[in-house]
Amino acid sequence: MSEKRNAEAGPSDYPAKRARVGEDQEDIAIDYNEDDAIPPSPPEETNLVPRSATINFSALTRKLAEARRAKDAEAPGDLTSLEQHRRHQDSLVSHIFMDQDFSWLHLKPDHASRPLWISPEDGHIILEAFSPIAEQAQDFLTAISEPVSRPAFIHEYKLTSYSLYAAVSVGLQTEDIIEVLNRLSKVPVPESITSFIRERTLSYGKVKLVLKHNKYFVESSHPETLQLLLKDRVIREARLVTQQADNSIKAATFTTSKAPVKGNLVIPGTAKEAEKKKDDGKPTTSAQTDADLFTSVVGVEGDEIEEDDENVHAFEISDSRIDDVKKRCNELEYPMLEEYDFRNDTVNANLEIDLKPATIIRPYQETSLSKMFGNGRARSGIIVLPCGAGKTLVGITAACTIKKSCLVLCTSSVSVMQWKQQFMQWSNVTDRQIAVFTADQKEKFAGESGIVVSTYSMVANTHNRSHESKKMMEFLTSREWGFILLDEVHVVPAAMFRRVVTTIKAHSKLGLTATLVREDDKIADLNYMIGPKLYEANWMDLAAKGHIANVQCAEVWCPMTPEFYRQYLRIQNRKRMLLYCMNPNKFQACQFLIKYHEDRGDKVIVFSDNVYALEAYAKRLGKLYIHGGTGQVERMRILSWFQHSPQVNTIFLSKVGDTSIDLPEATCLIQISSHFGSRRQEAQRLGRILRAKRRNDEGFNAFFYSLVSKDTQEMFYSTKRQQFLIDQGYAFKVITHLDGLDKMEDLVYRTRDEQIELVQSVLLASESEADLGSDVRAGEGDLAGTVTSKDFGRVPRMPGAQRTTGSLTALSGGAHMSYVEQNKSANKKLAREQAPRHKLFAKRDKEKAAARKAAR
DNA sequence: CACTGTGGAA
DNA sequence: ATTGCTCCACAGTG
Repeated sequence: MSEKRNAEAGPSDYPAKRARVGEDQEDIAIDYNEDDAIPPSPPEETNLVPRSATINFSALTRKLAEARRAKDAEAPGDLTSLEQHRRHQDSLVSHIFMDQDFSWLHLKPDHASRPLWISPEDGHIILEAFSPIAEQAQDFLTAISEPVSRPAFIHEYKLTSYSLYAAVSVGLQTEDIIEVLNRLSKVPVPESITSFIRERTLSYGKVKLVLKHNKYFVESSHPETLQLLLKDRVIREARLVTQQADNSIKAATFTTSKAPVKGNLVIPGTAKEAEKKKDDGKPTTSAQTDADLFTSVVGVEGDEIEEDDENVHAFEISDSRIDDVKKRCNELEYPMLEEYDFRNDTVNANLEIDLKPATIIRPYQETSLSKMFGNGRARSGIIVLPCGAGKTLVGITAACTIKKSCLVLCTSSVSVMQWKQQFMQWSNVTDRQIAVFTADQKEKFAGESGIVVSTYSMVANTHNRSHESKKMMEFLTSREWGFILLDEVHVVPAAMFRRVVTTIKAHSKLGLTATLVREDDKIADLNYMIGPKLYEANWMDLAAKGHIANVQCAEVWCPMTPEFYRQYLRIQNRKRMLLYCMNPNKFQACQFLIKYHEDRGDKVIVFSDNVYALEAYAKRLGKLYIHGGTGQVERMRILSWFQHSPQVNTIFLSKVGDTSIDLPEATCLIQISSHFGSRRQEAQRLGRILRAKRRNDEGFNAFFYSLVSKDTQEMFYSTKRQQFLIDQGYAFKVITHLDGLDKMEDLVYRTRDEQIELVQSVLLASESEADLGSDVRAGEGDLAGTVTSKDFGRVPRMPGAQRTTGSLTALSGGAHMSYVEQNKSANKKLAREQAPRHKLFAKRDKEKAAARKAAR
């Protein structure tokens, strides 16, 4: 028997399996029973959690199943015939699921009313989003786990180390998590999961880094934890031993104090505040506020999130060693939460700002903030809200709650201005209190405290500073900041971020982002550098409640015209992009959609990553466009036209529009080229139109089109990019034919001649490359002396297969018809070998390398 | 204002 | 599965 199995597992795996399905079922069943009933676990550990958390779910599961089997085997005779039959049935199907067979988990009798199911293997949680209590369950799940995918009916979440870290840091307790999970789950929470939760939460959230009276303290309510940490050399050395009056400096004594409670801290702009104003004497109780989320889920009573009577213990550490200690604590699996006890900070001057009385924040904004200020201190962390959902207001409210000096960092100078403007709009901050620090404006606020708005690069750049900037930086680094607000944290790369965090002394940090996904895994770094994710909103929920626009997503498939496709197949990888961007059919589709939506009264934005395509489209269709090269003044003018003038209903944007150009007017978005499968970018762009609230209340939809050339690489990228949105619950429609397109008047590139002309100009452009932006490379080509790029472009009239590759091959003497590029690595090798051949090249490279070296 | 350098994205 | 290549935007300078 085992031999048979082995044979099946051989190289010709697939046919063997097929044969098995065709086999007599009875046979399979026996086969299966005699074999190990529990299928072997996957060979490697599944990539469930980062390496620090290698708990073996499968092993635990197997153990449990074995125990169950042993129990079953004890008294086989006792089974009813029905039971036997059922078992038999089970064994018949179980091979289909292989190691995904969880039929042995015992369903609770009332499972139908419980909305979720937990996989014992990998900590995935499946939620029935149609359940009546799904909404509460969702609140809970977002607190303790990572949303994986949230389409309409079934949501998937995942328990990870980070998510539990985040859960603990917003104040949830281990047993409560398990308890609530158990209540919501259709099956008893598997042993593997509870032990995972216990193990993770044991160390997480127990240690806090608190800045009190301008001194850094490592704080914990568990003295033994502190003892444990002090066993570590790095931490011990960082400790500051304060001289007691009686000189008794026994290391074992910690400073002990009452744990803080939320007390009457009120986040401005909330309903609570209104209440408080009404009857001013009565402080709102903390339990009430904090329990909101939790008790609403399950009605757990007395799960005091704060341990009011408990004392906390702390020891002081040197502020110069903060980084080391933080790093060390992470390595020791005791990541420090950062909290700022701002109400007891008497050293830093208060900043008298508040939200304007008329400003009322939305429920979900309040929720996110309540996680931040849950225990009366300011927790550091990240809040994830879709663009347009009022991230800025959340940040401003947080700043108004802390009421200390505040540094706001964003990605570009445009958003700097927007932040300032928003601050002025929502809060009563005066012009003197808020300053901007950008390349062209370097202000300082007047007085003891204030707000500075700047960009990451201004703060992070260490060298090459102008005198003014240096002085400004000194100003920034010399003082302590109560609060640092990090806009769009996901775009900040780890290295740059580290620089910011180390140069600026801030007591608490809040990261705001719309999309906590990146194609790489640098996002994990943020987790530790800023803090855990405090809150993540569900896009669909917000859309349903009308906070953000309801978006119709569609992918428009445009077939390639024969000429373009021929060239597409002929040309090598990179230049293909231009071809499928400039596909006449896409052009027409774009024109059609613009026309259609303009007629409906929509404001349309067209995105293109490719600057060449952007220009070509915009010029041909007679629209305004903005790209990196567009001057600031011009930009503002176009944007304001777009926003206010009824004549300008469509603009074209390059990547600059991806982040932080605020266009609340836009209601329709069309994407023509989108190279690479960046989920983040897609989401960000969708976010542009999410804030389209103009006609939100009448079931208004915003539109998002992605134009894709059929049968090209774009299809692949497009699919990849959409993944994020699909996970957020958006449904993508595929449109293969636009009704009425043919009948459209003055359709561009209607005739074949025009199309051929287009293909030629595209080829010309892609060959000459000058239009693509990089003049350096054109120069290089000329330097080489063999073929100039201009020469290349001048013979575009034949669509044949004369040239196979670009200038590099030609440069190396490989421009023969016989040379057909077979694979990229060969090409690369060729390039490596041939490129340095030329003296000028070598010299140039050397210079470059030297310069680079010198810079470091 | 044009150019350079840097940094980032994928 | 991974790196590599290339493009783009912004800051700063003369």
